[in-house]
Amino acid sequence: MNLKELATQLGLSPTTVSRALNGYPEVNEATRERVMAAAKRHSYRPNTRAIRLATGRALAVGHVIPIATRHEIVNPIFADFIAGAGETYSRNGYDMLLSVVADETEENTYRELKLRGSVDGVIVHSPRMADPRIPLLTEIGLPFVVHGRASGTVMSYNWVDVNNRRAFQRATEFLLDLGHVRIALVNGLEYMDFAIRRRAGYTDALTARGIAPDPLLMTSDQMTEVAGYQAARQMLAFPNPPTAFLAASIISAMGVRRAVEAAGLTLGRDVSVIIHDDELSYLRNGEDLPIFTATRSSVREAGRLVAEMLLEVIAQPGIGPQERLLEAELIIGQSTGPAPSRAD
Amino acid sequence: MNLKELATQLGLSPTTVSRALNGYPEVNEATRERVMAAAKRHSYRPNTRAIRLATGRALAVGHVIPIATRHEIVNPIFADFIAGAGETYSRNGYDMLLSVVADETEENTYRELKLRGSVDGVIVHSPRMADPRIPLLTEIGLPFVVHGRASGTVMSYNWVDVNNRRAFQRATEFLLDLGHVRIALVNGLEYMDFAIRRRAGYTDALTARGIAPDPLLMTSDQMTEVAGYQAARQMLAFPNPPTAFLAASIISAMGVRRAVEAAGLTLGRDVSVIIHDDELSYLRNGEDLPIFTATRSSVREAGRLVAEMLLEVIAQPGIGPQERLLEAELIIGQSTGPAPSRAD
DNA sequence: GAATCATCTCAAACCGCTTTGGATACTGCA
DNA sequence: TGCAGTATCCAAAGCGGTTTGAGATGATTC
Repeated sequence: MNLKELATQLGLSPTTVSRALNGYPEVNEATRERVMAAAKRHSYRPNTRAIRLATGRALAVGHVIPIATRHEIVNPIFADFIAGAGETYSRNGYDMLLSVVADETEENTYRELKLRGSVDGVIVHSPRMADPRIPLLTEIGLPFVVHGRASGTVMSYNWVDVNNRRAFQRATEFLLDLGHVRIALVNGLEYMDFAIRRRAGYTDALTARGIAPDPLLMTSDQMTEVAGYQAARQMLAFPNPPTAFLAASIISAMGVRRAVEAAGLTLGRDVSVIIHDDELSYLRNGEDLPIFTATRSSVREAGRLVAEMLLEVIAQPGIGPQERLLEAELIIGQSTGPAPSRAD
Repeated sequence: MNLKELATQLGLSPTTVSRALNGYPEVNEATRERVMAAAKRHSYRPNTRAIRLATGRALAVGHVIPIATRHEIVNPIFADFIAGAGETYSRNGYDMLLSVVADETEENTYRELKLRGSVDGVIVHSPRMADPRIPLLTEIGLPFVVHGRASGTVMSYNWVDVNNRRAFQRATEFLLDLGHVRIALVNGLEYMDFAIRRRAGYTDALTARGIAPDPLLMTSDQMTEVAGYQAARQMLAFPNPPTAFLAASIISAMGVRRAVEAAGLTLGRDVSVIIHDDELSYLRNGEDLPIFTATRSSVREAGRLVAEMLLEVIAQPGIGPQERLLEAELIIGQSTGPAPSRAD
């Protein structure tokens, strides 16, 4: 059942039917109701492909998911982020297009999306320092919103980010207040912008208290359980091991915990751990009482916000760069306690 | 730059240019090369929207992701599955459309997808027992492949599944061989088909050895860390606690491990754990030496296979139901050992 | 040299909708 | 009564491709 058939059935022109269904004013109320009823009766739905061609809009937004060809890892926050964004799209009649591509072809993918007109805009995930995607997308004129920011980018662009620097600064201060001095950072890969900012917050807090950051206590790797384990195991084997860890994610932290327990130590007593908690739905940080003390910020909510911003930008191409900085909460859980008195 | 412009530039008709680009035989080789060169020079890409309308194909497949409105959880295997499927789509010029919808509107979503012609086919995730989506999709004539199976469905349909029953049967036998008698099952939600099959494998193995399955040792819940923890904690507090656990996923197992360690027990010595390992990229089961003994089957690979099957089914509407059963490997890790001698 | 046949190319219809630019009928007002 | 103004509807031209059916050209056959 298409527009033309419906129109014939009703003895109307396609024009009128189209206008009736789309709420244009130049159609008699009685006629509109008649059309609406008929459309409902035949469960008519306008063909998306035709609408897209006729209006020149894709009614879709793209998420390009680069997969590093070497270490094929999918970002664990991805599912929840997508869920948040997806809700927004559904609510607004937009489709979500996912492109999974080898990371070296990512830029090309954006070009293709633009040339073929498959999407009205895109979300940029996991920005790196001076991320080349930002100038690229600006140049080719494909609307975009970055989830995160890209240090070292001069031009302005749309972004939604968590105040990672502040979060890790507060977390470090919290540990310092508990008497910890040897505080380790199990960071994400430090070509990722958020990881850079987190480290800055961490070192800032330390130096503000007159503590020189110890390079041996800073690691940077994938945010996996195994990487977290390895980093913590190494550091705990030092003659002067850390008494506290700052972990980039709950996943790394599970590895840290494994290492702590493997070393015969007890979490929250011998070793304190603070994580950044993205509130992953399948890895909740405990029920009522948080397992880990954490800086918390929902990645799903971020997904919603990013998507909303993109739809705004698409709807009003004129508006200037949109920016939104989210603050993380610091919540106290069972994984932190006063620094153990040193037995030296 | 569109077809017509390109044709004008070349002094050819749109017909010829279209045919030249699409490899039709009725065009002179010299002409074809001229066209190809010009297309490349102007970096011409046919407009996807126009192709879709003209051909009547969506060149897209849909993944409908239902979000339970009560417990808003995103399936953790989702990211990796999608990554696998996405690779296949990219390679074949198909788009992947993700619809995130409240689970009570899921069926409606399929109807919409069909009516609006947004996709050529869909993937059905997380089938439940006698899943209503299967008859629905069959009825409305939208090609689909199920990732998993749906017990209690009589009609035939396309599916790719892991032999969950066999996997859990083998895992249980392995524990029995180690002398374990009190073996607990920390299962996924048992309206999910895979969970039903896993339980069947588990009880089969037990009864084959003359052990009556103990309902107190079987739990069924979301596959989250917290749920795994709670289940294990409860069971370990029994007067006659289990000496081994079968966990539905590595995530549940992290919770089990937390409970084991909180109880002052040691994994692999006091308590054995076998997991089903989906090989999630961000939660690898150890590096070379597996952390957990596991039945292993890559969900990412499953994503690839499911996607390939769907594209086949779309390309050849006539072919009968496709079925593919994957066997899981049983790999030995550090989390299992002989049953501790009972001190009763 | 005419008829036949490939080979190559094109004009035009079509996919299903939106949207522009009227056309028609009716209303109100002088 | 005449005329501008409004309300309602429609024909037709897109959107940018694909595809059908036919024409033009040159080579081949008799």
